[in-house]
Amino acid sequence: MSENRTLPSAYQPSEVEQRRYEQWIEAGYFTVDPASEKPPHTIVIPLPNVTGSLHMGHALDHTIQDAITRRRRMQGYEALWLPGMDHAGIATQNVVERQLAAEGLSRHDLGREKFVERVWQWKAESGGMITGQMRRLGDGVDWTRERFTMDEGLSRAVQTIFKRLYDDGLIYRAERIINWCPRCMTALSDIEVNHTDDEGELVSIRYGDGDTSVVVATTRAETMLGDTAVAVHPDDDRYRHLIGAEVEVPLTGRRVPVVADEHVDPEFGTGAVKVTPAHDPNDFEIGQRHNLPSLIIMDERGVITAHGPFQGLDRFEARPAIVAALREQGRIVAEKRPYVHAVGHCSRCQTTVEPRLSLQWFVRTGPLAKAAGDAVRDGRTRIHPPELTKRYFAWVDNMHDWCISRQLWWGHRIPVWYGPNGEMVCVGPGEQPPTGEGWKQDEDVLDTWFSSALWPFSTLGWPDDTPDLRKFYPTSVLVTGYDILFFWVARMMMFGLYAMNGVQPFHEVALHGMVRDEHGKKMSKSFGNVVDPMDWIEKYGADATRFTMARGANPGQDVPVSEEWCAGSRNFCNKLWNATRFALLNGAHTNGPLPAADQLSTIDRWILSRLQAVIVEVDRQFDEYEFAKVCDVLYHFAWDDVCDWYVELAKPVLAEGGPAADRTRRVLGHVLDQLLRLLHPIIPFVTDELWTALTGGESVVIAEWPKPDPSRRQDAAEAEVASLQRVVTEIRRFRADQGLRPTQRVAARLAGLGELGIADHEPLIRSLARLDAPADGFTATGTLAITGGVTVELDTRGAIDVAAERARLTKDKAAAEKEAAQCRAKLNNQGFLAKAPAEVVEQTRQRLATAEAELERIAAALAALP
RNA sequence: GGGCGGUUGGCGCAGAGGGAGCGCGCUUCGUUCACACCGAAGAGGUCACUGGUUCGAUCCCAGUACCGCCCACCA
Repeated sequence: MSENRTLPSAYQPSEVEQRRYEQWIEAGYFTVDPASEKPPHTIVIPLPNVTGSLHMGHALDHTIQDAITRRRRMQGYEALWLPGMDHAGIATQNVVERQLAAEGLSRHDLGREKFVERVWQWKAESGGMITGQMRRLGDGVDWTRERFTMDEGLSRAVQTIFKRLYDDGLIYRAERIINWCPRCMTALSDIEVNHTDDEGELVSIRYGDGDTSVVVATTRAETMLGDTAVAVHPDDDRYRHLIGAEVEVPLTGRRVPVVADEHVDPEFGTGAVKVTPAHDPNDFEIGQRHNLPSLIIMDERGVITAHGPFQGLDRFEARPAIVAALREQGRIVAEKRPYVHAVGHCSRCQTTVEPRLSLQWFVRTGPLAKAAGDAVRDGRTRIHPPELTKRYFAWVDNMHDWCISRQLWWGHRIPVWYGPNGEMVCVGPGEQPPTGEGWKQDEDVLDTWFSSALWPFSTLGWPDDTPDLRKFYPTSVLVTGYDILFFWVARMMMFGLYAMNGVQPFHEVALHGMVRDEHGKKMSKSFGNVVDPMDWIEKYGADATRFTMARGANPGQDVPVSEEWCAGSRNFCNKLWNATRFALLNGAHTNGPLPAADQLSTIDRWILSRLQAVIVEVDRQFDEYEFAKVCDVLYHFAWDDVCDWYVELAKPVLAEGGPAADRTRRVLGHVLDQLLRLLHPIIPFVTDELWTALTGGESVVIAEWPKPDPSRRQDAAEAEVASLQRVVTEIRRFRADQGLRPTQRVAARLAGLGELGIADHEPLIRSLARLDAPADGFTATGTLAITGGVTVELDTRGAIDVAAERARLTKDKAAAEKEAAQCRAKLNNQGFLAKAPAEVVEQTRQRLATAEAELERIAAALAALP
């Protein structure tokens, strides 16, 4: 039953949102039941950092996931959207270390245990910001299943998979060149390093003397302290005689061999390269191939440790100092010159990364990455939009081994114990670590992405065989930005396939773009164009914010947003509000069955037919993750078809009352009911408020998703209303050109409506175009001929602008002539007639006919002008 | 150095081998009994450039220019 409440004349989001959200949670709409008979639909949230707060990117990401999940729920799925947060190793440790620094302490003052305690304490106090923000956005997540990557269950999952990978030989410990951040003092994986084109200086240095001298070029002179060879290309005639000889490295005086290696590019620099195996990844490999020693000359802070005058200098101080010393010795043979090259920076703190030889843990990615690639190759997981699959393959097919150990305290500690005699034991969950003198656990923790990679199944209870895991794995779709395809998606694929014995973690991956400002610029603090979604929610409402996001979300494309557009979305919500308000004031309802088509007016059949088309289209676009199109279709249906036309056409019927009005009230109720359901996934708050008011139902959250009903398709009614719209628009246009005010009533005589089959609608046309019946003294002073044989004679005495009307007709004439000429040219073209499809030819004929009719009409209208 | 994407009205973006669309902005008119967070009407584009395929290209192909993104161990 309809509550028939009176609504205020403008939508006030703040009043509605909090109340609705609490209601939803209290009712448990978002809590799933693994025992349900319904088919599952699962999305796991791209876990935000516990240190973070929601930004525009989250608003987009969450809007999409919530929309998908809400629609599935309405469609009858057991729809789970699982929330949680990431412990964010380095980021969180940095935050707490900064706090400590403010107290004049370092983490070492506390010690490991106390420090980790302190981080947990920080998490308890400030880690919950995102949770509150998600509620504001309206995220329909199952809070009862919220997870944290450091909680007990997930830690067990981490330990389990580590042990399994270790036992399978897919995790190993080795001394390798890794990316080292001298500020964070930890190893980084390849993807935690950002490369930028930095300006360096290339200096040429002479090694050796006389016959056995060779000039090498380098941008990193300081590493020469660790040189253990010079390399040249084996086929380079300039240096062939030197291969096997020894040259003396300046400053250190070390005598090092000249080795031949394919890696050296004879075209670059001098064609000879100094080799520093401990501080350069290429050199390391050369060193491996030629059995060269690796000399570590820097400590973990980037300070020179090699004996001599440079000891104790920072790497960036050492460089000019060493160049100066070399110059003094006459070793610099060419002046240094500027040289732009890619330099790695820590993605956390932007410090220049130092390649460093050290003992770390690695995941052997080969077989895992192969499986991750195959799952996409054979279609078990589909990536949307498909263009991005190439990037995915490029990544998984060329993956290096993944360095997973981090020299931090906050994170999952590596479950490996070392014995007094060099023993190494990997301890699985539930197993007792070895005890006794000299046994020690590895000091390092795992890369934060290691636990993130387990997210789609660790959150569902893995490694246990839980009801949740059985019901909700594999997940249905993973929604995230394309920027995180490598960081996260590829790794979840690797670990998911591995842990779940070849079952892929998600059926589909839907990638969206980055949120940008209204000029397509990246949002960044330095540009000052960052917008906080909470500000928009405050000002325009969560629905408006969500609609703005969804409306810009084309698959894989960046999403430009601006406050103006958000205001537009707010206007749209208000439009819906007022349309429903109008409906309620006029007794629209959803009680009883919808009248059969043959009992309904053309207008009613038309809007139901349009609704039908909209349902089909919305479903299609939803399934393709085309959220911008979903919004577009619904926006125009709601605003143009329902508000601007249907409501206006219905007004006279409602005013008249009687059975016709009763039927229209039912139809209007139905159309709004369905429209609100279709919009609910995107704008949940306002639709729930309106839908419950309109239908008296419990909540649109649990309402059924509209189903297509082809029997409501009425082409004839659509054509009829299209004609009616055309006639009304033409008359309004004529009136405007005549200088008549929109509301001014004018007497008019209409003729020829029958030819368009809309004679019945004359009263409606008169009402929409504000035309009175001709009365005594009627004088036709303006005549409008409309294509299709309709003529309208108006009594516009006192308000005619002949010049404007002539100008308009002249312009129309030019357009019609151009159109006609185009069509004629085509129809005179033999090739066109022979090869074009029949329907295109026919279409062209009709266009020509229409254009000719239009020309006739214009000629007549021009002649009729005074 | 590789790979990918873009170039459509003032701005931001859709689009399909055969009639150039949307939002915002802009112009004119409007205090009608849902809404001025509104209504009506309108102006505005040789769809980057060059060549090719085709009866027909803004849409397909090749090349050019400019912009953007991703990947990358050439000192």
